Amino acid sequence: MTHPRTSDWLSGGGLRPTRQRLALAALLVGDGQNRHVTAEWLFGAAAEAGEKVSLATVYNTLRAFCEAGLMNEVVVDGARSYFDTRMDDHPHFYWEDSHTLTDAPADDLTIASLPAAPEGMQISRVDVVIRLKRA
Amino acid sequence: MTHPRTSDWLSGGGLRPTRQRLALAALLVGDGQNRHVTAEWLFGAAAEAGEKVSLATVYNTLRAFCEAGLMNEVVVDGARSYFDTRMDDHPHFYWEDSHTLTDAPADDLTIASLPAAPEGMQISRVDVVIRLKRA
DNA sequence: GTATATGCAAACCGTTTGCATGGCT
DNA sequence: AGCCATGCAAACGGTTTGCATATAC
Repeated sequence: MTHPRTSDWLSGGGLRPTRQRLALAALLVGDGQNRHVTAEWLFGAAAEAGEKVSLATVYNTLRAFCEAGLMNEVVVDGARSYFDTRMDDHPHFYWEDSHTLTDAPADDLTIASLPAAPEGMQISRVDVVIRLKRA
Repeated sequence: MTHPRTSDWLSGGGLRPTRQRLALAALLVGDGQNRHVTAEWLFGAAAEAGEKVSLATVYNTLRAFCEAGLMNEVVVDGARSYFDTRMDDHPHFYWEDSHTLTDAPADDLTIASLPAAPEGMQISRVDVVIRLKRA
């Protein structure tokens, strides 16, 4: 359950390996796959796995993971927040009908030129969200 | 104040030209400039202009304008919604420190290739948000 | 022992909605 | 007349916070 990867991942962010954090981290990166989760989803997944974690802790933990540089928040829907375990800059598919976020193949996106940052500013990130609807 | 453009813009969306809508439309497109506003900002601007419009009406009106195809909602910040008077697909700068949204020069963005929509789906929109932080 | 994490419930804040009133065509 | 827009205040939903307890180091 608690794959070695999990505790390494946590300590990589300088975070204490508490029971709750280990459980959530296992659900997020335990199998080495990238995931895009909402707080609500992770809370449900933890409950389903028999782990007792409060919703507030899920929120606090997701925020801690982001601040520790272990995850990124992706904003695609005003109603809820999505958290992505993949850290490099890459495009996303947003499935409007199911409110789901997935990775888009980064190799298929080529940005030949990009507007320069205005004077005194620098680019912190470039979000590319490809919104999908039923054909 | 109520530039001719304003009522044309409204009727173009098949919307009745009420006092409140005319006032809000004038603040949005009265001078022919593109604008990126939050509901809160527009509410404040209306009040400052001496127009009496309730906050609920500002929300309802912005949503009506979007559904009528006169504006677009842009999601860049989970906390609030931004509404853009410019309708073509174009990139945005998001100023993280001031929570401000502006247009980025569309000519400077060249997307040479884009991931194809998955089977059974079609691309509804491609959002490109260039997040800026202080240099 | 000390600093930090957790849990609960209550607060929070932007947004939406129900319903009665008023305005447009 | 009839339909639609407006305003108010109350409801809403996701997220955050205060504080007491529990845990990691």
